[in-house]
Amino acid sequence: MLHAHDHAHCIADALTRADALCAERGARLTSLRRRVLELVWSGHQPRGAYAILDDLTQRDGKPAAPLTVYRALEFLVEQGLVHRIESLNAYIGCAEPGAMHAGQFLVCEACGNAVELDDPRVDDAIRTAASERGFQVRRPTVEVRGTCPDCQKPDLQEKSP
Amino acid sequence: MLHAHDHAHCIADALTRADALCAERGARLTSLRRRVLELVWSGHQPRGAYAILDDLTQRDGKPAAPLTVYRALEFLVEQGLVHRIESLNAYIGCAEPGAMHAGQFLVCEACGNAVELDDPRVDDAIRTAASERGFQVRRPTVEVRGTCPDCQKPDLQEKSP
DNA sequence: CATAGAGTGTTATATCATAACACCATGCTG
DNA sequence: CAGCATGGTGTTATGATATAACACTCTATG
Ligand SMILES: [Zn+2]
Ligand SMILES: [Zn+2]
Ligand SMILES: [Zn+2]
Ligand SMILES: [Zn+2]
Repeated sequence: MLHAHDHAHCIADALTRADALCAERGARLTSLRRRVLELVWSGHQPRGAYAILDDLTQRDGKPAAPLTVYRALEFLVEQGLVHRIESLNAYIGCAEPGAMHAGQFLVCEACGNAVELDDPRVDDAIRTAASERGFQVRRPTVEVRGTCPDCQKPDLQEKSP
Repeated sequence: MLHAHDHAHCIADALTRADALCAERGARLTSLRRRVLELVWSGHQPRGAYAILDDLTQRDGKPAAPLTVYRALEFLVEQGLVHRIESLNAYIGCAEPGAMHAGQFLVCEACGNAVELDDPRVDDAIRTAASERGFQVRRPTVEVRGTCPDCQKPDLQEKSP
């Protein structure tokens, strides 16, 4: 249930885990990177780099350049804290950092929300099919467009976080 | 085996099937659209819209605008003759048009070739996992980065069609 | 403190994609 | 055949996404 929930908790939780993971790894989660992570988490809809840029410029007072955001995102993706949704050119916070993975996503075309799937059966099927063809897998990308449960009810399709 | 094969045959075959399918459907495969399809098929590497644009401008004598190419590609994708590789912003000819499908791809990071997978087990796994979560699938995207069999041998990694 | 390495700022530029509008080809109607 | 409707194409401009090159700053460490 993504529609109507305590999203402040999602954000706080993500930041806490990020702090812990980076400390553990000796990776430097600087204030800029942490702020970008927080902005990526501003909803469960994948967020474009330039949207985050606007957030930095407008919500904070700091005018920023695209590279600032892209470099922070690069770090966050490397650390597995954020995934890039290729089919949307956008970024979303990882639901389960810690274990590195490429991420599988269900993207709702009605509300724009994307939920992380990470189903081992999907991953297995891909790896099996690939290895049968002698293909060595490095990073599987799975992005499924469709309609989420909430948006299948003709009622409320609010674009909520 | 994509390295070293009679690619002219691949192209001719693709064009023949496209002619047949479009005739059957009453879709208008104009000379421009047919030419773009041929250029997409110039190799088994996904080809960017602007690369095709350059082909049109240089190999043919006709200076063209981006929209010309994008509109042709849009038609070809709608007809299922071409797939878009989201993670590369590029386009590739469909190996099995006729049956409409979203396409699953194994993309080699060494030679750039992309081969179409279309494995029913992968599709089933995705649909099962999605439906367990009440998610209605419209278009699954699977793009696997890795290394193809030919490029795993330290020998010839020529970027062949 | 000195220094090295990582992070950031700044400017410019590359790459990918679409909007708006006019013109032309094709095929159908009357 | 003339007139018209539809869809395809050309042209120009602009928007959206991403990176290169280089200088400066911070932070950890000895
Ligand atoms: Zn939330
Ligand atoms: Zn939805
Ligand atoms: Zn071929
Ligand atoms: Zn290869």
